[in-house]
Amino acid sequence: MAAPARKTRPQPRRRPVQGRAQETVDAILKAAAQILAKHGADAATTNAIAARAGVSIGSLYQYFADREALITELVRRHVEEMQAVLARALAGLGDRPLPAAIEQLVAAITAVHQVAPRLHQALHQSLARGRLDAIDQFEAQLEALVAQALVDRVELAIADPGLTARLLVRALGGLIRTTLRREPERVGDPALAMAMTGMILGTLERARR
Amino acid sequence: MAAPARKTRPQPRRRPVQGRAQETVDAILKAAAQILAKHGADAATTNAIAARAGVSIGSLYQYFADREALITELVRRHVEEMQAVLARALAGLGDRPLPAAIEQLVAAITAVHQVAPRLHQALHQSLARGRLDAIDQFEAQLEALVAQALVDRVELAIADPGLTARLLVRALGGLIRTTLRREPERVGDPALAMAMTGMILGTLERARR
Amino acid sequence: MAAPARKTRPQPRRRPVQGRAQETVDAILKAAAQILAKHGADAATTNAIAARAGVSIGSLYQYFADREALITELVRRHVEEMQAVLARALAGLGDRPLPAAIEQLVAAITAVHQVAPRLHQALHQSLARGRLDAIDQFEAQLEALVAQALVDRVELAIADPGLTARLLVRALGGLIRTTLRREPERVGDPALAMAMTGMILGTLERARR
Amino acid sequence: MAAPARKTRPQPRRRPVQGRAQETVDAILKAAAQILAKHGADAATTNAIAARAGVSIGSLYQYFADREALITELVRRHVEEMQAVLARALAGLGDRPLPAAIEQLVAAITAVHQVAPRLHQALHQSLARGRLDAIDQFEAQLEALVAQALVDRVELAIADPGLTARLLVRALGGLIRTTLRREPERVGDPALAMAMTGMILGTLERARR
DNA sequence: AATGAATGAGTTTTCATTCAT
DNA sequence: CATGAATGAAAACTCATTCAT
Repeated sequence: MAAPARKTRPQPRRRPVQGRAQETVDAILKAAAQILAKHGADAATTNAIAARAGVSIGSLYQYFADREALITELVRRHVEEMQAVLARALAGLGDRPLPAAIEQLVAAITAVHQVAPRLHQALHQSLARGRLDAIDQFEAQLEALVAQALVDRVELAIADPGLTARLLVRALGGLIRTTLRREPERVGDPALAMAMTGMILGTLERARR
Repeated sequence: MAAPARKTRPQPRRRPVQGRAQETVDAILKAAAQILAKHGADAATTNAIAARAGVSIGSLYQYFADREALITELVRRHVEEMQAVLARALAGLGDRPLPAAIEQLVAAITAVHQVAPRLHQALHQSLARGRLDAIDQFEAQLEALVAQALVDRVELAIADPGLTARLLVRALGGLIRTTLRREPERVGDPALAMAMTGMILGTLERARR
Repeated sequence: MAAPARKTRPQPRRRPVQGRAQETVDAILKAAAQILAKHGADAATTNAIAARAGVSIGSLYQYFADREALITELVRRHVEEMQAVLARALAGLGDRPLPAAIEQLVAAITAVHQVAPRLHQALHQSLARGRLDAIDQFEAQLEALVAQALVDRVELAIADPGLTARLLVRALGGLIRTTLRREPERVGDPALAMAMTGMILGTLERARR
Repeated sequence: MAAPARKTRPQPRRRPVQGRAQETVDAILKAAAQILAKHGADAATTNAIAARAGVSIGSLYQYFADREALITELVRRHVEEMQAVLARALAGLGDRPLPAAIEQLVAAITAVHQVAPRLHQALHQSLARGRLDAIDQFEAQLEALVAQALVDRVELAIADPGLTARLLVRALGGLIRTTLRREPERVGDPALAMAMTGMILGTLERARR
């Protein structure tokens, strides 16, 4: 109780404030993601987010300039996670025989869209046109990646790898998104995966130069 | 200008009572569509809609119980228009040789998604989950229609016409939507249409029983 | 079709328009009374009244300067009716022996409050302070009437007939209004009437000079 | 005043967090009561209440879910106050000789109705049928209380204490309310109080079994 | 830094009233 | 005169954001 040198912070315990701040930021973003996924964009008010995160509304604004910034960061992390999943799911793709590689590709695209489907949906809804940038950029990367893979597989003799890659990525992405919305239980269905594989193979055949 | 002239009704005021009202309703819906398409869902406040329609806010509520009802009617008309476009674009599909039929299908799906792409996008965004019903039902109809066409073409010998139809419709739809969002100028591109045709042909080949 | 002297109203056909106008006014007031009684003051919008009366809102404003005027007229008629009921119910009061006269008074006050209890209630609620004038004036008349009756019955030897009349009229009125609100089914109860008679008799005894 | 002073909390800020909020709530309710009493129910809009309370409309909604909740709380406090006044005014009633007890009862009922007569009136007006519950319940309690007092005074030999109590409470209540509305200055008049006492005594005599 | 009370512009919606036909 | 479409002021309520403590 002598209270000598109160709180002098002798040694800055490894990111003492840093650590707490990080926790707070994480809690806020997690709360935002949960509300968005569970109750939709309209329910994700800043006050609701702060409440669910267990912090005061003031603290929320300590870490995010405004609501917009919060959502942007949420998107950023979501994309980051999708990228991580993608990287893992595509590892070793180039080394596999074609049929196996395509199966892997289908699995990868499916996996990417399942990272947080409800949240993904809500973000699409909540994001005004022009703010989908981050997600769109991710898809563009994916398209480039697939295009490169097509180029690398010389034996495929794809006439226009860029076009074909766009075609495939967008078609499969839209297919999965629509299915997630209308028949979410079907997304894992092996029959669907097989059909997708067939679609890719058929498309590649028709895309030869 | 003496008394006798009275009662002659020089020009029979067209739709004297209903007319004005109908014009007002149309103006409101048109304004709503424009704002949604141009500025997004958040900008489509009832006040903004009334202002752009050139009517008072009171008039808006004379014809629509609430904002929700207005959007619902907008969706209804949009779907109606898509259906009309689709019917026209698919006329005579069954009588054509396969390649021509597929070209027509691609053109039809493209046309449907181009009815009012910005509005379509905005409606998707504006509609809370579960209220996309009308649009989803339309897509379901389209899937059923394509499935039937696959059955009718006995020579195609499609193993699972339902699955294949879903696959094709959702994939093409997603492809077009994504392209509309990211590269709207490409949607009419013949190269894209050809690639889509190839995708369909390849997919059908791989879907034989 | 000659249109000579348009609308000179040659002989003012016995209130030709008058008659129809009167019907319209009656319909409007009846509609207002019904809505007020059945759905309360908030539901009695001018548009709702016009609709229920089967006339256009424009016509309503043809006959009433504003909503206020309509309600005022409604109150006037209501009071008029209460006065008619009262006059009938009090006929011959002075000629009866005291006990019978008091029973008649009780019956009269009860009858007056039952003219249109729901409407009465709604009017009380709907009328801002200061606009209860008409009803208050009616009660004042009733008090004066009872005071005179007390004076006429010399044998009662009431010390302050004015005070006693006020006391009785207000007490009985309040009693009936409260009972109407809380136990409407009891208002006709003979036991209650007897108790009220007892109250009056006891009060008169105690009010002797 | 150097740094060490920190944490000494010179004056323990009274109710540091709750305090401000409580003051705001009180100010809002006080403003509502004033407007209701002075200008009537229609004038008591949420905006007007907030303005008079000197707080923003947002603050009002921070503490009350909606206008309804605010009015409900106002009624609750008003009834609470009436109950407190009543309890004080009736203390020791049972121990007094009859005449004194009746004088006390008259005084008590008068006092209760004078707690905030204008507000009381306005609340009656503002509350839609069926929402007077709280006030009606209070009156019912009062009736029960008086009925019990009549039972306790065996010498009175009241035939139907319940009926007589209802009769008295409602009659006196109505009398006072009407007088408050039409001749507010008379409510304290000793002559009126004496007349009321006479009315009670007379009524009790006539109510013997 | 954290807190949460306070803010107020902006949104939806209602309803008395007007006025062109 | 009747009609009903149109008006717009005003009410209830929300929510992103600020700021004193």
